[in-house]
Amino acid sequence: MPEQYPEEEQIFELLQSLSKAISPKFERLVNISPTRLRLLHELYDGDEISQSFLQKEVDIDGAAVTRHLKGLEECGMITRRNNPEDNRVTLVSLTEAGRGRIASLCEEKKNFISNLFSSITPEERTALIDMLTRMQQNIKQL
Amino acid sequence: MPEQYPEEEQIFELLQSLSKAISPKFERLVNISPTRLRLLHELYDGDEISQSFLQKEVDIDGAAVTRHLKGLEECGMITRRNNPEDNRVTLVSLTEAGRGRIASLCEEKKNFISNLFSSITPEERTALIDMLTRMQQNIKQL
DNA sequence: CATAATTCATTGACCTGTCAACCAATAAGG
DNA sequence: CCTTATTGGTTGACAGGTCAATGAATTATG
Repeated sequence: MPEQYPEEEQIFELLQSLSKAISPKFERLVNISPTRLRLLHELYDGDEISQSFLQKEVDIDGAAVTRHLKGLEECGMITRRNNPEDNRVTLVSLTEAGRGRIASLCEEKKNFISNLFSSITPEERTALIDMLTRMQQNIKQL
Repeated sequence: MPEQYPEEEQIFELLQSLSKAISPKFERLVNISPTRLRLLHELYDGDEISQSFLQKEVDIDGAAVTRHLKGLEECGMITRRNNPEDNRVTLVSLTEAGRGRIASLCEEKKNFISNLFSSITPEERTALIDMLTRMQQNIKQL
């Protein structure tokens, strides 16, 4: 049985180093952190959204959401107000300025991702989605 | 032209959420953080190693290395001493206790990784390495 | 209806990474 | 030599995530 693990470990390392490399590049080229853009993107389609909904969508801790939104509010990208029908929830929405900026940010993101996958063929992409999904399930079961 | 980006974006999201999911599971099951185990693993084969070498191998910031090693020292896993031939460098090595614990940690890691890739066939693994490597190159060129 | 349980958001403490500034020690060059 | 890089390590400040505790508002229940 010729060396079974090294290949696995190699993928493991690759995965880690790849995703470590992605964030800073993304932030430098798109001019916003991936997480913040995801938050904004959620706001883009819909109208007002509650923080708890945002949190579920973006899947980070509520504390992080609170802080990001505070920052985005200070930047004038979003506004927040209490839901009059339920004073626990705060509703978040894009400002006009925010809405204006998002289109170009998303464009940059598309370019970024295009470049990232530029050398991956369509068949490979399908296979990749498949594998990553299976790995995600494997992880979940641990 | 039917929707070119969604698939790319899906992979992008998958990658992020997968690697986000991996670390905490790893830490819970292997009982040490991936980074720390990588540091210890470097120490395992060789004898004494300088921090700067460790840093290059593990590829994280020197400040993080300093703090991890401080922690590992307090745990009694490693010792550090100045290199008498060059007083700038500090040489790191495993303690006996540390060396004793590593074998089982590495075993846990192997198990963890095995499970992670359990549903990925050998051919797929090869293809995956290939794709991830290309993506890494793409990133580098941005 | 009054009390108990749940939900939402916030805060504080911690972890692990980044970068920038710094000090000490060594190496290189005039 | 003496001065000027350069290198190795530490520290402080920041970013962005975690968890745990808290307070306020709402919902469920005896």
